Amino acid sequence: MEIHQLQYFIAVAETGGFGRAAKRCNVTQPSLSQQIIKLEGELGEKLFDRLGRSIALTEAGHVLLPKAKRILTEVQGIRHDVHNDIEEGIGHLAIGVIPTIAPFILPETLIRFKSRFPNATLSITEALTDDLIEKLVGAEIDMGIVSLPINHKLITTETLAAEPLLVIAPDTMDFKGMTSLAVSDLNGMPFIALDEINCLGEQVEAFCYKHTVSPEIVCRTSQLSTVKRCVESGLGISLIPKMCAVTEPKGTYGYFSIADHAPKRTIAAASHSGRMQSTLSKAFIESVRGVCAHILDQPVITP
Amino acid sequence: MEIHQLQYFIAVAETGGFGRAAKRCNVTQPSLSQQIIKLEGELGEKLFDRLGRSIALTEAGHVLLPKAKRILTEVQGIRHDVHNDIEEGIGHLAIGVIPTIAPFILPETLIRFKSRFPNATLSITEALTDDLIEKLVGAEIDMGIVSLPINHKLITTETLAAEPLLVIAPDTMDFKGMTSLAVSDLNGMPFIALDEINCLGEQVEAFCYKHTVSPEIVCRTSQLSTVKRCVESGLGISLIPKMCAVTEPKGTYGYFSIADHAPKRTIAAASHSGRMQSTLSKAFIESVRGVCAHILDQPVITP
DNA sequence: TCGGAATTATAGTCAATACCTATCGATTTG
DNA sequence: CAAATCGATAGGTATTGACTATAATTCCGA
Repeated sequence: MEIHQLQYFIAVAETGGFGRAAKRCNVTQPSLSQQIIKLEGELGEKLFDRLGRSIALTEAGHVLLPKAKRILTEVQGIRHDVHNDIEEGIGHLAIGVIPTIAPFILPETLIRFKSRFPNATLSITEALTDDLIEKLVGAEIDMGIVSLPINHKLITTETLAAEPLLVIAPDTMDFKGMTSLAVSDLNGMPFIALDEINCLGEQVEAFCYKHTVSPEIVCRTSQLSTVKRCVESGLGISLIPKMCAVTEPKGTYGYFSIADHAPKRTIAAASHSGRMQSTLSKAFIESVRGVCAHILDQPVITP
Repeated sequence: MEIHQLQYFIAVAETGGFGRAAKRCNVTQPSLSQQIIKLEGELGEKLFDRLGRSIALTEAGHVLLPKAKRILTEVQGIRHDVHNDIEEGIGHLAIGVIPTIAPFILPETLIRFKSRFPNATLSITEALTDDLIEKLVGAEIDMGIVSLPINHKLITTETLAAEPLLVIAPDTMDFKGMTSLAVSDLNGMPFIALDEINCLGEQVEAFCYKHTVSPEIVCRTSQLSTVKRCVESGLGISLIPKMCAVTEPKGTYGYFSIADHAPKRTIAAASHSGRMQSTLSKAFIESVRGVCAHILDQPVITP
């Protein structure tokens, strides 16, 4: 059974004749006749009683007609839907975000995205960079929000924001009253480090190594929020992304930028090079970009 | 767009590969590839991202998949539905009945038929024989319940019942106390005739002519119920079908059979020779047959 | 009752196309 | 790096949908 056969069948039923139906379908009458006969053969039932002048639907024809019409309507709709549904933002998007970004941008991003595409469904995975890359390659997720650099030949990235890393220090520390620091000020300071499985942990480590400062690592945790708590308790200082600094009220600690060699991380959207970016995907990226810009524009708490 | 293309598309989406899909569809991989490419071309969108090892649905593919599945499910269902719906009595039946039969058999017939085929829809036309034949030929109705003879080369008939015609006479007439009459007894009697546009009127006329009796026609009406009222009022006698005699309580009149040349009419189902009898049609005929048998089995009111 | 118009079915041919085999190129895996 | 896997491509074959011409049937008016 093929769609054009159903088309012919409907035409015959509606025009009441093979000849007229053939004209409507832009084929010759014998061609149409053959296809109807073929369809009848496949269904094992005659669809029309060929009376002399006109034709009449048989019982089987009566059963088939509404079903055939329904199918044809749906087929007709597909061509438009494939384009319109995309434009109308109907669809699904699976994204992944690394843990040192997710909590700070997701709430606002989701609000913006959902209000723009109320008919889209989202699934969000929070995972470490390597996991996200694997999922991207395996097409389990459509896009990842990560921190550069990403080195994988199948992954392409698009930069979304450059984010400064700030020193967070408890009020009890010597920095009180200063507004900015030099890299060298970190030397020998008690330092709360993020676990190196997080790319941020790695990046901080690299930054210190590069500028030959060696803070004294007094604690190593796996979450940024834990880092912050530790600093708050006076255990030591740390280096955290700005988005982590603007989301909480003033406490017993302050933030300092490093004047001479401002550290930063680059937030980017990562996707599979071989896959097309969907409309939703692109829109999500723009949402994230906007949210980042907004967050990074906020002032931070200073001592 | 053709159905086998949608089939291939679904197979690829579900198996996650062209080769596996081809195996499932019993075609070679290049054939399947070509059809997918063709479908993509027709829709103007790529449906899959061909990654090295596996494939991933594009946005358009995601939109298409559920729609394609739905269509295929419906197509699959058609083959069964065309047969099952018929067996399950889903469908429509348009019948026609002549006025001298309709009121007596329809109520009971409809009850029986509807209880047997609750999902069928019925449309009923009450019209004179000639009109019914015209509608049958034009396929406006599927079957007619008529009285024989029917002479039309395109119409075939199936006898359902032989029904006696009874003399109905008011109690004030001379027949009181008799149980059966002879044809000659009708001679010169005041007679209520049914209009000749009804086949029954014609048949009664023919009966009288054949047996050379000439009752005196005092009134000519177009409905059997009017005939009965007239008789009841004492205007004269008449000849009515038995089914008309068993449906009312005893009044001031009685029924008599004619012993020597019992008149009768033959009730039959008429249909277009070129059209197949539907299951519903056949079932309706049997319902009518049963109802006729039941009605004609009833005793009539005797004086 | 007899043509002429209209309608569907059949026969024969042709062209489009769906399919197949063989092979290539790319990618992953051992 | 070799073997395996997978999709795309090329070229040939066969199916089949479509066309022309014609037959067979029915319907309608003279």
